[in-house]
Amino acid sequence: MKSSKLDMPNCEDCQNKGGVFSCLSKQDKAILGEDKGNNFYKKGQVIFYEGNHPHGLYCIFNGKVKISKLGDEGKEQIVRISGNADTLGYRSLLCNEPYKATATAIEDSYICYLSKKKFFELLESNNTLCLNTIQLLARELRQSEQQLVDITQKSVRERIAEVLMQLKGKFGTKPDGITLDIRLTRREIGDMAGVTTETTIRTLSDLNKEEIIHINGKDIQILKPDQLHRIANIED
Amino acid sequence: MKSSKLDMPNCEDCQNKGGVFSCLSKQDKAILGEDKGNNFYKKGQVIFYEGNHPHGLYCIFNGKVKISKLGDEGKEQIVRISGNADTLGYRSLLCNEPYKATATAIEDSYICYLSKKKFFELLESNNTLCLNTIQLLARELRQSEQQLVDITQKSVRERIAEVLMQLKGKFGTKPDGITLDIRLTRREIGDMAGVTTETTIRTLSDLNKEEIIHINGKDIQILKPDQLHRIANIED
DNA sequence: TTTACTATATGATATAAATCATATATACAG
DNA sequence: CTGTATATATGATTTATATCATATAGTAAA
Repeated sequence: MKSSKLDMPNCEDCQNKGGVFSCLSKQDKAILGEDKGNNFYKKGQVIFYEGNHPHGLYCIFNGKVKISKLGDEGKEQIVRISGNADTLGYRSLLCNEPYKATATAIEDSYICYLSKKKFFELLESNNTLCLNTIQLLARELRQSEQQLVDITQKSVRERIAEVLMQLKGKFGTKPDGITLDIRLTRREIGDMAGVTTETTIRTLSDLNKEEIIHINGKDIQILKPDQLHRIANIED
Repeated sequence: MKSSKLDMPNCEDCQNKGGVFSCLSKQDKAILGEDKGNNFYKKGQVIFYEGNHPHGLYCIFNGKVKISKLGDEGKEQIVRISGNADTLGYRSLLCNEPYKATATAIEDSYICYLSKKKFFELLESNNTLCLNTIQLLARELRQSEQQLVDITQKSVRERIAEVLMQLKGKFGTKPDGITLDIRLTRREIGDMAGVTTETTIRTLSDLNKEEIIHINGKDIQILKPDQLHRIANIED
């Protein structure tokens, strides 16, 4: 399975708001995109593997990608799910270290590939980008540390509820306003919460019976967000 | 209990290697330290609380500090232990958000306080410092994400072993080469590994009986680092 | 010193969640 | 379309670790 080239989207017109690069001027975006590539990744396809050396930066044009780490027993922990405008692999790139996690497309995705050279040139010359990157990292670090506390101190039910709320926050809902705009397997939801597949299925099934959510195959509707929020025990 | 002023150490002569500021020139260090303060914190004293607003940056001149978050049941999770040359609270400062964790001195410490203004001025003008900060954040994020995988997938025994190896790596040993150069309570070790105090005591006691470590009150000697490393199951 | 508090220690019991087992439904490659 | 693999579902059992209980040893304060 090889990723195939596509009509190149222009960084200058990139619709993606909120990414690190949103602060760049049209000119800088043009520089950044000079020798970039854009590839199509089919659902399930791996973008990079844990252990690989990074040679550039990925930026999701359209799609969704899970970032996961493999434990020694082969169990997967999903560290984060990235969507439109999110960048992948910049931590390893910045540290000049091999990737410490694997990136896999969880739906058909178009992902741009920016040259390491251009990115560093821009980072060195553009202080706003630099400060933006710092803020992005600081925010992600905060989130990761919070997740650590959650996972050690919350019950499975709380964690699953929290994952659902996070997914709603990040990817929103379909036009109906209640169906999550992301389809994950039960295993993937469990891998996010650090829970086995069976327990995840049971927990979701419970929430379904309690009519807090409604499950229709891989589509999950959040019927009572307030109650789910309360179960998740989210403070901030 | 109030922290008391002290003879001001000079940033220019600061012995601390390896911190973010190690890249700065003598001149820049002078600028950074212009209106800084230096305070003494007694063991147990809190430097800042979760929820407080940051107005500057802390830099440990000498001592050790634990960074912890309080779960809703009052259980503490130690996110990190910082030592000489480490900076505290820059994540919140950079994001312009309240502190998301509490910093407490775990031994008598001298800690410098740098003005937010100077730090940002320098960050905006000095690109090396900027890139250094990015690298620091990227490395910490990596570590935090690894810790997340560890804590969900490793057994208590593995986690405790890992904490001991981490402490050895970060703080080293006393001149004898085996006694950890940091004294923590069993509770604190447990709070690092996400384990109850009782289970931590039992686990350390087991390792002691197996003669992998030797416990003498709060002093822990690593007798068989290789074996401990193997138990910790550390990959990278 | 005596008192009080906190940390360490260890046993007994409870329990949340993992594991094992098996069945059915769904998705997908040929 | 059809067979095969994968995902969902649910029950039974096990187990690691938390919780509860109580005792002793340090440590700090009066």
